Amino acid sequence: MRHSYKFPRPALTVDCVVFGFDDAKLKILLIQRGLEPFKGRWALPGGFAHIDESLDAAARRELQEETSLQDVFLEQLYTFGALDRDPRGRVVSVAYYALVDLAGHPAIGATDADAAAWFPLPKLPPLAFDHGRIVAKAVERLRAKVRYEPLGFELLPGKFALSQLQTLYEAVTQSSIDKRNFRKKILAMDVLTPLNEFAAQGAHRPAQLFRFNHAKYVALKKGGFNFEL
Amino acid sequence: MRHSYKFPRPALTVDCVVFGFDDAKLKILLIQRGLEPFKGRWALPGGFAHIDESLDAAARRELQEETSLQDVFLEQLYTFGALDRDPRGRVVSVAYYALVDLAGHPAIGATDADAAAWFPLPKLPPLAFDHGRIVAKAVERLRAKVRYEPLGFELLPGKFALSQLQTLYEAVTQSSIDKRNFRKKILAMDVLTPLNEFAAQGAHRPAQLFRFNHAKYVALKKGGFNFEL
DNA sequence: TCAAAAGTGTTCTTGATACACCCATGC
DNA sequence: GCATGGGTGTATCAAGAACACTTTTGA
Repeated sequence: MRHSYKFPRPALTVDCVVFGFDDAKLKILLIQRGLEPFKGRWALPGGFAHIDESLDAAARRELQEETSLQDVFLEQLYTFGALDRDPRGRVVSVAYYALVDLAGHPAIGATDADAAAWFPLPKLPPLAFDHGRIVAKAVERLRAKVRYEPLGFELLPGKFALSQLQTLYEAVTQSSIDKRNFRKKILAMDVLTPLNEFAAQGAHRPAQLFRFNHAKYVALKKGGFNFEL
Repeated sequence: MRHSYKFPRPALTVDCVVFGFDDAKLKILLIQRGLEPFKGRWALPGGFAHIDESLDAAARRELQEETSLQDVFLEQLYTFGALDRDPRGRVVSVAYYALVDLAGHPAIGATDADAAAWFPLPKLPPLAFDHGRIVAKAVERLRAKVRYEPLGFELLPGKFALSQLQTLYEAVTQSSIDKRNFRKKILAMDVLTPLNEFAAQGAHRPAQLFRFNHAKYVALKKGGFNFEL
């Protein structure tokens, strides 16, 4: 440790890629910047980490402050430290990604003047800083991880139909899945609790609703089971 | 962005978990600290990030300075930002993990007074700071990633026998693999180039040597192929 | 000639894939 | 009664798992 603790330090920020799912589309929550640099541009919610809070706490605080989101799935993604990523000087950003039930948070207003809006993934506006890179990394992570961890449920309401789940997986992994095989596989895992409730939302047979049984998943996992789709 | 760029900042360090493989054992390279705090304790190579270098560059520089390692596989692991992880104050550490051919770097002396040594994974000494946590995370990542990315070859010499590769996989994933099935599968992937060289190292039949064909792997991957063991 | 690791195929089992029709509802 | 999405079973195919003996070398 040859370099002093007192040398000039990079600034530290946290940024959050918030994923939501709606209408067969994967979406991302962006806020419009009210200040320079990149004033008026869309950007990831985030900001400077305080010296007296952990990184996770900083991410949750910024999410709460800028998007009113609370108690969501949040996981560290990657830390971006290129020299020129912020025109104000040296700023290192610890990026997080969050998964939220978009139906439960339809139009989220920020507490300050900045606008917030959901954008479908393929149609993102130009982003501030290196946030485009961060989003790309988050999408890559989500695509990979959704296959072997039960993350998808975080993007759905607590009660959901199997077809919703399937549509979600098809959207995230950009594939199309056979309906019968999908249902067979997910039900065989035995982590979904069937409910005696049905969602009637159109001129067709109502779909049975299910709930993800988190406790059972944890128990199965302890016994060597691996979620995989 | 409501919090000033001028607020007190956490210090930023990088730490490296260096993996090596030798003698059927997975090992980690540690250095013994010459300074307080934790003077005399074993720790991960690392140190403060300079303001004028990227995080990756900082990790490579520290690795070079403290262990003389250069041109090794290096990838960002996770960023550790708990409030109390460093007794000197608020220090956030961006952790990396490196994979090196241990046979090519047997006894690595640090450039300064600190000692450096390889420790087999299950027998690590008590570590400074939260480095135990960092190692645990690195091991978890390596175990998972070695199954679907060709990382294992980074831990072996350029020319290796199939039995070495198998032993490596058995050590990393803590499983035992059937010899015939292993060879069938890895050879079927068609990413190993058989050499007309043989390693005679004992009173038994010499093993044919192979080389990992990185270019071919990249090409296959582009065509949708996925490495998996 | 013995010990020690290298090398080699086949069978069986399991999981993945492909595929088509009836059901319940609202309009 | 028709349009819409919900719900169901079987046959085929491919990949993974299990398994034992011969070969080459040095001591």
